[in-house]
Amino acid sequence: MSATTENLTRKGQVIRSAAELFREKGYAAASMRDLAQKLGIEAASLYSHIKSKEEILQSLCFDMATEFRKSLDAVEKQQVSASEKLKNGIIGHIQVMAKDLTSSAVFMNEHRHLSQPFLRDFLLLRINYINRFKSIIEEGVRKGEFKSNIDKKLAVMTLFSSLNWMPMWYDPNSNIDSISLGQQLADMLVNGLKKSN
Amino acid sequence: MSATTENLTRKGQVIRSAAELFREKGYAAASMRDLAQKLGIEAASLYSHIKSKEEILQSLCFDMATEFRKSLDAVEKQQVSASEKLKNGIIGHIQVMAKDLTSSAVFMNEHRHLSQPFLRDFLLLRINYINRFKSIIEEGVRKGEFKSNIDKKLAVMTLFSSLNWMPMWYDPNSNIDSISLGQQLADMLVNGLKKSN
DNA sequence: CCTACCGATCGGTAGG
DNA sequence: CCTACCGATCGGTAGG
Repeated sequence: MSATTENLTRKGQVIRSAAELFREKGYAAASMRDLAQKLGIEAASLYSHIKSKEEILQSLCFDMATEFRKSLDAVEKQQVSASEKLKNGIIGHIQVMAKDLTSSAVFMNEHRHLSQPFLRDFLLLRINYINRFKSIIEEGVRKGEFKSNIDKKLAVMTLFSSLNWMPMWYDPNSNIDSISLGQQLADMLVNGLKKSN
Repeated sequence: MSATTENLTRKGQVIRSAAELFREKGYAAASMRDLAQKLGIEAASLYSHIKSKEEILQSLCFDMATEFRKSLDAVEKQQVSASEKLKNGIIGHIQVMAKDLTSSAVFMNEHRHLSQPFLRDFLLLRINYINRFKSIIEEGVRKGEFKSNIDKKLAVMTLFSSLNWMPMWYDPNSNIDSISLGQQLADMLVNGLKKSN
């Protein structure tokens, strides 16, 4: 029930509507006039709430990035095996996405329309996040939990591919909730890495 | 060595340059003037080779779809176990993408800009392709090759997520060629499905 | 939040 | 493949 438009500031409502529009049509194809119409106002009126079209994209992308980072922070503090850490990292990632599938889709598909220096900053955050997952995988290999002959880059990219497409097909009204989705996904991916004996 | 612009018709060169541009900037943000500049001609001159901007997108998307279909056709004819079939399907899919990473990226990220009825047709082709993979997974479950408690939709969507993001991170100049990439990916995904004993 | 408007750029056509 | 051009639409501003 998080995606209602009530109990948001007007600016928050503008950003939420924009997220839906960016997801639907893509950032470049979504016009400020489309957005205004969705909100029942004139296009020019949008600019009393936001500075520019791109400012909206910036807040969507960087807010999601912050959520992902916080989720991984918590997982890294856990005193558990590498495979447990990886599983929990996956579950956390899925949960963050499930909390806001619309923003997640924008985060994933539209970030490339950020201008510099925002694009550079965004990509740095992303590579840092991926590298933290890669470290968990490396830890698992060192400790003998994961196969030693896996290509770590391939493994981590496959992992993120699976995670990041979830907003494209997951139906929040389906009978599988986001936690067990995360668990099943983690199970499927981790068991593909784990030694089979 | 496939992505050279030589030994193509002029129309083919236009489409290839457009693919690169669409990949880089996204379909909506790529202008016909950008494309003309890339080719060293005036924007208006493009229209002696192509009917419209969207016609280019259509040929890119549907040509890739045909390649994927043909690859799967060949795999389905094989008299092998379901897990072998799945592996070979994955390897084939990766090979088709590796043959043209640029068009693959456009196929994946830009197809939504197709107008009707092309968009509908495209999505039907895609769902059909996915369902054929799902049938292979179901066959594997029936025959006891795969775990019986897997969520088949989740499994097939995770599979395609992993495959479809490959053009975003795979470096064709890296020391891993597309065939062994496909094999490793297949191994990683299938072993996540297979019974462990 | 509105009216009125701007300069830039868009996909595409006419006619060579 | 070019010059010349069109109507539509874009993000955004001025001034209330």
